[in-house]
Amino acid sequence: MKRDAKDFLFEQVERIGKALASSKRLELLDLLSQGEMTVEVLAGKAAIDSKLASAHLRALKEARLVEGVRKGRFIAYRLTGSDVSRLWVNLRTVAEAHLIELQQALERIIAAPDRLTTESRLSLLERARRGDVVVIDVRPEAEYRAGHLPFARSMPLAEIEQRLADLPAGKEVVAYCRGPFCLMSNEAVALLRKYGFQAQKIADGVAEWAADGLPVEAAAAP
Amino acid sequence: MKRDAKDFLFEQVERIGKALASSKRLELLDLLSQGEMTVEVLAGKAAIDSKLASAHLRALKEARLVEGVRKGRFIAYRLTGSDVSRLWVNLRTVAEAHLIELQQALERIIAAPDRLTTESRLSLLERARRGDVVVIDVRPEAEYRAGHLPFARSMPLAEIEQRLADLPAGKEVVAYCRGPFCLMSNEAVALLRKYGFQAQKIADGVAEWAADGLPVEAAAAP
DNA sequence: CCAATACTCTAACACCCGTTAGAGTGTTGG
DNA sequence: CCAACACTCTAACGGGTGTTAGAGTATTGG
Repeated sequence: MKRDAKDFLFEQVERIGKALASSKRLELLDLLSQGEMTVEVLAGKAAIDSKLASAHLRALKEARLVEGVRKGRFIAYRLTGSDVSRLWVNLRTVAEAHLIELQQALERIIAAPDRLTTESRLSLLERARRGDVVVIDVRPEAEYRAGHLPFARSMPLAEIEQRLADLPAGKEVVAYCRGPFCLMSNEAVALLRKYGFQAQKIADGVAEWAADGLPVEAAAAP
Repeated sequence: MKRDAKDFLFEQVERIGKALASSKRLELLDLLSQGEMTVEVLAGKAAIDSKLASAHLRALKEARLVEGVRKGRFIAYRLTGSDVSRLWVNLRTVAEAHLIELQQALERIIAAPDRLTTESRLSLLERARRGDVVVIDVRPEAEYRAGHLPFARSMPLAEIEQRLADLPAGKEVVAYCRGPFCLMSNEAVALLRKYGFQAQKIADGVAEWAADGLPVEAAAAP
């Protein structure tokens, strides 16, 4: 019997599985789905020590899910391909579908139903194209530049209050951020409503959008 | 900051990731993609102790990837949804794409190039529909009954030599089994060639076929 | 060339996981 | 009701993993 060969094959896939078996590494993958980042930035956004981030990134690197390139004094990490981002979305989707605890938490924390549009992606895209709705990307601007939804304009959460005048009054606003686990679009919607805008969010981020085969735009490299 | 909430979400997905972090559990998922099976059968096919299989199945059950139903003295396990099978295919595909060791092993062990058809799935489907090619499913018959490719006939590896007469002489034969990590179709092709047939294999199994959105047929329940 | 910066590497600890043995539970056939 | 069977549960051991601290390495600005 060819047991050894078979075992070897499954052990190789296990390497990828092991890389996905830590919540911190999953968060790093989620962040890296937004574009490449340095260790320091990743550690800051994931609220962990940069030493720990480094260790986890090494694990991801050994599983060939990420790669690092030196940029001066910094090392910028990025996913080794869009299939990695798709795998993360796939994994998260299965978790959402099967784990009741996760469904409940998502409903409670993230997707207060009156804030989440029920509109299909395609119809939103069409309305955005016609200008019937303003789609804003509330992530930090660097992530917007690395890739964003079509017809979306960048309006980082931290700057919204200073830039309210940029938004056409009376027009519907739809906010998005990093994806279903990101809370920035929630805060953005709350802020905009406080100032009288008709605001909603979509749960999708760029990774979910792209995993569905929909177009994503990127600004030229800096 | 809502760190706690965010951590909770990623920790939930981590449960699924952890379930995928063991080669034995991955093999069980691969087997269960072929249809439901009892602990004993799974243990036999994965070449492990049934106690160990039971323990791993419990881990998969806690991650909601499988569920067990008692059938008399036996307990039959099955995947909790077709999305689980798709996740396994997705994970394996990413591993194949990024791990050179795996690519090399696959080329060496499994897909001796002269045996693997390079034909597209759709054109094979069309030729099978017209009867230009005979597609045989060389897995155990129970797995064929649980789901098989359209126009395929069941011809378990163990019975091929007794049933050679069933195959129309001179017609091209294409064999498939459980998927890229399964060796049965290789043996089938070797056997058929020994008896003078023009035989090839496809690497896909039912799970890969279905993950691509192609149709799968199932026999009625026994 | 030196100091500062950004990150990695090594070592060490506690904790978790895979595996196995042995006892326990639910089901069936006689 | 009992014996046989299929499987699960519990306990225990060794090895692996997450985390942190401290030393080491590459790069840059002065």
